[in-house]
Amino acid sequence: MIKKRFYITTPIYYPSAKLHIGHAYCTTLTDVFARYKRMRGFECYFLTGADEHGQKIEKNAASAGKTPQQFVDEIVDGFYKLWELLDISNDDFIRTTQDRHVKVVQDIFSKMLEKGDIYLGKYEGWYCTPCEAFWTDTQVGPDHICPDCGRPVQMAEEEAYFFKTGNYLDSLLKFYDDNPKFLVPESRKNEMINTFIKPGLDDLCVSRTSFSWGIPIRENPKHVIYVWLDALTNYITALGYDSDHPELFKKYWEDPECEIIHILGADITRFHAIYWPMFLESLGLRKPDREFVHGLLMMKDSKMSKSKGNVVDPFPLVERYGVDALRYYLTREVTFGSDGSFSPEQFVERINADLANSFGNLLNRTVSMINKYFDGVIPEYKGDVTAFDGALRTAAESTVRLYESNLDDLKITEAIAAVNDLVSRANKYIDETTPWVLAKEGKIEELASVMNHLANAIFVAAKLYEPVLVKSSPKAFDQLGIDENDRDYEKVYKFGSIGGTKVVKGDQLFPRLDAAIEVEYIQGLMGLRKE
RNA sequence: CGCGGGGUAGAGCAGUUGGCAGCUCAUCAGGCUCAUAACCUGAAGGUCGUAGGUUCAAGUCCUUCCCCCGCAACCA
Repeated sequence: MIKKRFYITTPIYYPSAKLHIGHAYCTTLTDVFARYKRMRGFECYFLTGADEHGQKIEKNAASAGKTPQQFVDEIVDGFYKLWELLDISNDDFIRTTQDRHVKVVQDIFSKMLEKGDIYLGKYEGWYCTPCEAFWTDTQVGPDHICPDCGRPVQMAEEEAYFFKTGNYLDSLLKFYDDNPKFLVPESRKNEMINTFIKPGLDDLCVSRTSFSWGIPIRENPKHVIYVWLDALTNYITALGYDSDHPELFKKYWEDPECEIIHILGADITRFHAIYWPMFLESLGLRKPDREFVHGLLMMKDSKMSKSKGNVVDPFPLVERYGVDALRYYLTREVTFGSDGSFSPEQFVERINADLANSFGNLLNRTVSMINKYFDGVIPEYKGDVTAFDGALRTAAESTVRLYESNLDDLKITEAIAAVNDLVSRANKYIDETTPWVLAKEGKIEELASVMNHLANAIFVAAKLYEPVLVKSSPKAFDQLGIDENDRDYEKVYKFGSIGGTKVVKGDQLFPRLDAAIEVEYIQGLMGLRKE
């Protein structure tokens, strides 16, 4: 089941406005998974990017007095900054305006046209003349009003190319049957079938003539390629499909030993789960192994939305609380796969309870005791000495197994929760063994064993946390005095391997936050500050 | 009858194949002093939205109704 290599992607985000915490959510989850795989010794190629064409960008650029390219350049610059800030470990970043993408998409279109999978037809919709935009039934509402300018719209039609979904529908359904784990959670598959396929799947409109900011169709240059044929294909163009440099494509897409995983949000499931496999089949290419649909992160009262403006900007959050706090919150708070909601209270509570009180404090008190009782040198492992040692050791060992089995199945939230349990267990162990009593009674061997077991438990926890706590886990290793070359993952299997190093008391990993002050601060960021 | 997801302790949520209702935070009481007002123990607090049904046994399966929320051809 476990393959040798992994290719994992986020969706490419649309740079019509700045990114918000929802984008950060998706990318962070993907990053955690990629880092986990690499930590386990697998090759893992991680792609993210930007989907830069379309009418909305053309319009937003115009109203900003810029060319579309200038406009997206500036916004995408913000993408780079955010991913750098969040320590995202992507191997590549694709932009749909890059030559390597544009040319290949044109080729793909030509292939499909030639093959008969794409035909020229007519697109019908509600048209707003002043806005030069087509809208759907729901967008115009019962009053047939342009959602953008509020003026009435008319039914209109324009020439457009369509992708013939009928050619691949049976094959898609068979693919679903043959690959029950393709779409996770499974409820999404039923949604696809019930909502879109059963009522009759329409052909997909893949071109527009009403705007020009897009990839022109060679065979008919007044058309530009419309959205999904342009956007979805990024997953293969980034690897060099159909180019002079197909090495990565061969290695990650064509090799059956590579597992291909797309992470995406619930709102774009349809495109990834229905049209993308069809496109690939049309091109004679292999389909992804898994598509994982994560839930949407809602604001406390309503869906977070660029248009409603109630978004949380991740930048100030990271500035104030650190990368790890935000990464941790995003991976831990919302069960991967179901919707969640962001609230300042939950954010502060999560950081305080799990990171400050439990993990950070555990490290801090342990380092203090090793300093106090053993002049800072972690005693060597001597097996289980006190009556409680065995329980802590087995807890650590089973945590590793639980963590791995959950993460291998993309259950990131559960995996992290398992590590939290180990941390709690270690805190409890201190109360059970009462090291200060052992010290007073001169039971040095027992005291030494307790310190060693604590250091080892902390090492295991910090190592397992590392894909999430990219800055703090190394700091924890520093405080335990573990050399940079001595932090390999294999050590989590050998409880007792830590010992003999000199601890270095450092800053608190996560200072406890004052809830009242911080909640107010975050509410301010959200524009929710009470008057 | 458009589709889908929800309604479980004061708040936020878990609850795989039906088998004594759990977790985190908050509250109360106690313990401890290595530590970040932390940590550990214990208690209180739920007729699992409603009304029926199947069953020895239902949060879990079936049906009725009520309420909330998403989606419905570019918001992750």
